[in-house]
Amino acid sequence: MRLATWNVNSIRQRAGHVHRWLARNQPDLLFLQEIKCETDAFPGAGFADLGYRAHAVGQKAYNGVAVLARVPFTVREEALPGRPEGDAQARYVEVEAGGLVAGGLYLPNGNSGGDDGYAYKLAWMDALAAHAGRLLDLDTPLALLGDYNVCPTDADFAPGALGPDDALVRGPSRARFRRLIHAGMTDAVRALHPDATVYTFWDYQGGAWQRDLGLRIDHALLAPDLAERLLSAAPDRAERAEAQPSDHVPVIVELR
DNA sequence: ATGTCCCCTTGGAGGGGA
Repeated sequence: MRLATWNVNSIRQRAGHVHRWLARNQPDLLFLQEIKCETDAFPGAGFADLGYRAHAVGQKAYNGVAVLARVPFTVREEALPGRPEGDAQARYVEVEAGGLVAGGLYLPNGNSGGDDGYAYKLAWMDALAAHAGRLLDLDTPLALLGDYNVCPTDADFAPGALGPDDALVRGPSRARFRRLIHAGMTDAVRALHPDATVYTFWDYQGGAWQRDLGLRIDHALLAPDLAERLLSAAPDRAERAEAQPSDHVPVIVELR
């Protein structure tokens, strides 16, 4: 079983990249973030020739998530359970496929909107931890993949790439990420590469890619029974060197 | 280096988000 996540920074700009990447890597499930289009505008039919079926949860202009699958799946959630009715931001999709429950998430960045913007991020993380906790209590074979917008430790960003007050590294953000780990989820990439320098994002600005000023903010978290099946987990760093790339690269996880 | 890319509104540049 091969799972992947990729913040594509607009699917309409990156559909060709995704198609080529799917053909080459053939994950069973690929979660996408920041599709930046409404649900009906997602070009899902464009991946059918490779055997992939799509399900998108979009909104106008911002955010938006989707899943592409070459295995049969059913949609469990189109929003993160526990969020208020009025929250229209498209940030979560959850499916059942291949004997596991897999959620694709686009966690709020938290650097815009002042105190309210950061509070929104923390509230969203609280809801995520609660949801994961409920599923783990049921021994659900759960995988949560996506753009977490959190560097879990100081080893997860290049020195100088972020300020100490950035919402991606602030204490409360990290505490909530750790809550997922303490609940029993395994950070797949870090579990297999405990000492490596691993990044999944390089800003478009300031020559961040050329200077390797990256961040590790795209993660795959696995429930215990899935963690025991872990074979490999790593970002596809080469994708950042392609023409007109996303600022994020895909992260791939392979399970026995 | 206020450095880039993508979205929107809108009929030409500017604002917001990342």
